[in-house]
Amino acid sequence: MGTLNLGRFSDPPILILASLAGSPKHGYAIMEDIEAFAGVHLGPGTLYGAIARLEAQGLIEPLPTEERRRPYRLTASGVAFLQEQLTGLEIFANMGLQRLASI
Amino acid sequence: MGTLNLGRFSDPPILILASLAGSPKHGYAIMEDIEAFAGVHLGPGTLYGAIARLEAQGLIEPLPTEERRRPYRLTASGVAFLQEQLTGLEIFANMGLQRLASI
DNA sequence: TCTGTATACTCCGTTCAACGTAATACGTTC
DNA sequence: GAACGTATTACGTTGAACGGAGTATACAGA
Repeated sequence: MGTLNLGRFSDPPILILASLAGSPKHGYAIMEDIEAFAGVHLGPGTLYGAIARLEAQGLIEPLPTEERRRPYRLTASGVAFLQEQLTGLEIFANMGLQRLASI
Repeated sequence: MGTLNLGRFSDPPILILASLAGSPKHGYAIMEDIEAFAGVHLGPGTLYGAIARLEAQGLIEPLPTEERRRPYRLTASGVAFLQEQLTGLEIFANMGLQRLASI
């Protein structure tokens, strides 16, 4: 399948933020979304640990719990942070590919 | 000033590989190059530790030592690996930015 | 009704990359 | 000859990542 195979660069926090950029989601839905769009499986320890740290950093915030689900959404600073990271990442990737092309 | 601020996504191995994609370099030159193009400072422990692991994985290989310098260059599989990583990264960054744009 | 499966999360322990500090050593410069 | 830049080695600490195990609910099928 068209998995991205991000390897060690599959920074769980960024993957989670990118997932929430699509729409607010609870943990399990985040896990499935990341698996679908990046081909990366995060175990529960990795996932919920990273979610807790992102919340502590104020990058995401919880929405009212529905049934057993605890949904999260990006905060304003989460949006800003993600934007910054992704922009830097894109520049870096382009520069790296350009360097590779000149080999 | 135009530092990329890659944060935790500044995966040292990828930064090193991207640096070597420009040209073969020894450790200290890699450190300076990464600082220049990504605004990320790698301490000696991080840098030489990552270099050793990349060599063990066959992604980079040493060139003859000149004076005190131990230069490295990408192997064929290092080039392939970096290409793959950067391509995935670019796709991921673009998708994330697209999601962000729709907020 | 009992079993299995999907959902959703918590808790725990382990591991290893990342990171920094210190140290070493050589050459040059002031 | 002290200070500085170059270049690397060695060492200890920390915390994110990771997975396994466990808890609990809901729901479908036999």
